[in-house]
Amino acid sequence: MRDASITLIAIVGPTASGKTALGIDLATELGGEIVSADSRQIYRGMDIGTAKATRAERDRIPHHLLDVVEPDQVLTLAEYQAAAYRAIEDIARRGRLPLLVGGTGQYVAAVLEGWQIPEVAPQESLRRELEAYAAENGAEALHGRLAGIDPAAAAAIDYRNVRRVIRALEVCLVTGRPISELQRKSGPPYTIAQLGVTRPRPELYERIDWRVDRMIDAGLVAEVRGLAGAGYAWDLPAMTGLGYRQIGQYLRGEVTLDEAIALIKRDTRRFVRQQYNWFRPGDESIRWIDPSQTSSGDLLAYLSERLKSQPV
RNA sequence: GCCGGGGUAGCUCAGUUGGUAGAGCACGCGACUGAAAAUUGCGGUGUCCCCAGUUCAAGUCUGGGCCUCGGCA
Repeated sequence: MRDASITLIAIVGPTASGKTALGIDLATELGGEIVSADSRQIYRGMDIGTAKATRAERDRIPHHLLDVVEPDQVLTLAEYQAAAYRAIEDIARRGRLPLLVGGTGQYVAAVLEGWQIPEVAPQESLRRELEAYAAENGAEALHGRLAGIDPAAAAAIDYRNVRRVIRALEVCLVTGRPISELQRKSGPPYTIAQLGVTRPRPELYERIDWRVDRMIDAGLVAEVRGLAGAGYAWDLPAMTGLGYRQIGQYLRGEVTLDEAIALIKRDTRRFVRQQYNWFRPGDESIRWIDPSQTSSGDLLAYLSERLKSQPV
């Protein structure tokens, strides 16, 4: 899998910063194709709320890992990672430049850092069992069980974060080995140039507000109503995404439409702050750019310098 | 104009018998290896409207002023 002869450009950053547009621009200039790193754009039929690239954009530039599962299916991190590696290597093999573009920090990190993910598929019945144990005996008791098996993992996970405690226990119980020993990073698998798209926080917040209003104009309510009408449950991962969750609250009569819109804007701002935990302004391996202040010419010059050992 | 309520964090507000202030939300910061737009942890950011007075000490008491909301004219 490790192949330094493959060049990968990664475009990361918070939502609504302009990653999609930059990715398409660079792909056009450099003969590239996009590999999406977005945990919500994987779902078919969820287009408006996820700000997916438009049909026209996708006709011009091939996009991979969009629309790969139905909204009631789950695509796990390990499955995403494997699919992303396949897509990247396929693009490179055809002599095109792969661009990894997206705001899901965990996906990006798994691909760029070469995470070795313990090969334990979700065990639904075990998860339910452990959830019930936590509900009955408390989160601390569940965490205590993990501490007995894998003290290092227990030390790294807050006892109140039941979901992560359960996953750690799941891996330990299924493999008989501590998860903390199984989690490794093999390092960057390719030659990578990472671009971070950012903007001043107030400007980003304004763009979010504007974009949410445009989503409403574009028919987000109808999109969500259609998904619910097709039988997709509100507690599916797909239906708890930004926009879908809050419009769901509106459709169930829990809030007004105006309230739902305000909630989407608020929650999207929160999400942006969370994304900056993955994509750090101080990260030396990321070349940060503000699209309103950097020309694509500057960027292309930087990239050819950065990747000059490789034909770009 | 008169009567009454109210001016405390970005917002809505709490604040005991006077001891330089605290909740929710917003906001800021962190964790993250098969649910990640998930889940989860931490943080109070302040001319307490202004001026003067009483007091060792005033968000709190007194006087004046300003602003605001409601009622009556």
